Amino acid sequence: MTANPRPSPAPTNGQLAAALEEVGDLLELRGEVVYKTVAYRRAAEAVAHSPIAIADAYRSGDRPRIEGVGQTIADALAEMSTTGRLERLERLRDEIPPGLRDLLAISGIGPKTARLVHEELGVASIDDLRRAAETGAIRSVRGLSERTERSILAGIAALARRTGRLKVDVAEALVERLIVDLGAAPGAIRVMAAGSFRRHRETIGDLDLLIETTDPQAAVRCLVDLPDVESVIAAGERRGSVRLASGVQVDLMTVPPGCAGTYLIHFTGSTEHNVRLRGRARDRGWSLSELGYVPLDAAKGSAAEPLTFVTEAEAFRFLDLPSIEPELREDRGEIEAALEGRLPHLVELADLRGDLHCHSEWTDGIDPIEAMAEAARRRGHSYLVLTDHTLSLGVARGLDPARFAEQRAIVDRLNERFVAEEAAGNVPPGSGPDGFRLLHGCELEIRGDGELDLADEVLATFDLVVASLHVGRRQPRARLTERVVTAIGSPHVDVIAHPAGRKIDQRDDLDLDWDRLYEAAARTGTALEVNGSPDRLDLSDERIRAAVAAGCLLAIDSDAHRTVELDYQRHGVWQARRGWVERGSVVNTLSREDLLAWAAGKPDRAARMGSTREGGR
DNA sequence: GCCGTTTTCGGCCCGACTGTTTTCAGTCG
Repeated sequence: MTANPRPSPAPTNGQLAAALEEVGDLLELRGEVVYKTVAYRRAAEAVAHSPIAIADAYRSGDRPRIEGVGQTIADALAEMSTTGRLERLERLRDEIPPGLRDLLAISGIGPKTARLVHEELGVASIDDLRRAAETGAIRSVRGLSERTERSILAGIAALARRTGRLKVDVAEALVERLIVDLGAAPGAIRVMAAGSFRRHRETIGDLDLLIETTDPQAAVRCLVDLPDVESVIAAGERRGSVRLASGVQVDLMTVPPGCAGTYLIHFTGSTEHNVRLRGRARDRGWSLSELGYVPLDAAKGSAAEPLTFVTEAEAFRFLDLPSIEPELREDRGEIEAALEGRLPHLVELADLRGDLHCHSEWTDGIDPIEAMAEAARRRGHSYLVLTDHTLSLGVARGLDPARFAEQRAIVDRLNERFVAEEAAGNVPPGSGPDGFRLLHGCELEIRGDGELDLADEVLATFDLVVASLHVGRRQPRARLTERVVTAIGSPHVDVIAHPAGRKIDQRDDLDLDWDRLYEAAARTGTALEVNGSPDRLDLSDERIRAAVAAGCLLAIDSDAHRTVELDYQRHGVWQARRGWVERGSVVNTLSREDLLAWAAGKPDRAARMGSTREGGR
């Protein structure tokens, strides 16, 4: 296109992390000491979740300090950032067939087995492995048998059926059902969710459940006998693992009565978080496992009774740590924060007083305006802002100013009714103490040409405006950023909805200059949205954390397109908690009166905030 | 490969389950 040679685009954090991940895998396949592969994977995790654009930092010559990245991996990051390549990775690829790496995804196949079949049978891909299993070649390898062949074929079949990770709402529904089903096992006291679901990650791989029970074997039997179990991966005395027909793997751990504390810690924290906790236990002379704490000096083999705890809080206290919320247990600074007494007091669903973003049948929603309002009222909200799309978003049948005026009349009539009913004490069950009002807003399109889709005098008629960008997503970074910053600068725009424009597992974040966006949002007091739709969860947890650190306000919204989706706010709260958010950063924790005053006062807001608001943490 | 006011070298988290070479290595979470 252009005549001038341009530097290659800087690799994203995701691309850098993928390369480190691949180096880790290939080193493992080569049989390197396990700590090297661990180091590369740990670095990959840190890079993937870093809030700064790492390649940009390296290109500009300053090497950011990243936890778990030492001299060797820092050099690798520098090389990739400037050249877009990594010589070490290319050498490894020459040495180890890339297809061999795919084998690691098969359940039951690890690096040793992959290398073994490669060396003995020349297997270099999943297809090769399938053929070797089908023709009975596997059993000719010392250490492998006909049974191994069957398990390999089952593993490959399961891999093909597997449809990626679960969205949070799907995982939640499944977990709720499993808790009921497994709770019916003889001896069951209670069933608890653990793992990445309990940490409320954006997507969920396997489901981990704990069952406190007097009869562990009955619990495992109950799991194996569930109606939609397709295959049993493991079924022991204390643990079971199955794959459901949907392809989802469910792991069940049994817990002796009264010992849940260390079990919950063990099966909730990320691997890295757990390693850190065990390191701390070790420093203090104890070995920590799910079973409890055992003194390090207890002779190996001697059956030292582990020290157990009923609750997680007690088990944390044994290490002189306060309770760390599940969403924080990722080894992203939470242990240091706990030690220094600066863990955040995370926002909760009950802190939210209303919802700033929803749609009706007037644009791309399903339900009538009144139904949306009534549903929010019954959820105890003090307010709901109706934010249908503006004209230029044709696919959503966006509204023109005349139609918005018609909506306003409907909103006003509904509110008159709410006022009258509240005065008469005639309110539906679930209503909140402050009554309910439907507020009128819009989801203002930030057009491809950079203009806002409604004139200032129309925007001034709304109670609150959320702005977002749906078209022209592929424009260059400078242009995209300019469009969003322009919207942020409008005296009428209160919230930027789904700022990254991503869709989970479908579409990456917009290529924005995030530091510039945070700065503009913080300076003008424009809130950034945490969109709770399970398809979006936008912003991501790491961007949320960076935004709050930069002094930004947030809005946690459902973006509901039908009444039941008002509950998506819950997922937004989970996401915000993963971003270390406290209630003081969230505008829809404000009362209705304060929210309206906040929205009306945008032009003065920056000045006010500068003088009264406390620092980002 | 990373890391350290107890270490610049020598550590690095821990247990269950499976299959097989039957005493333990490999895999997994």
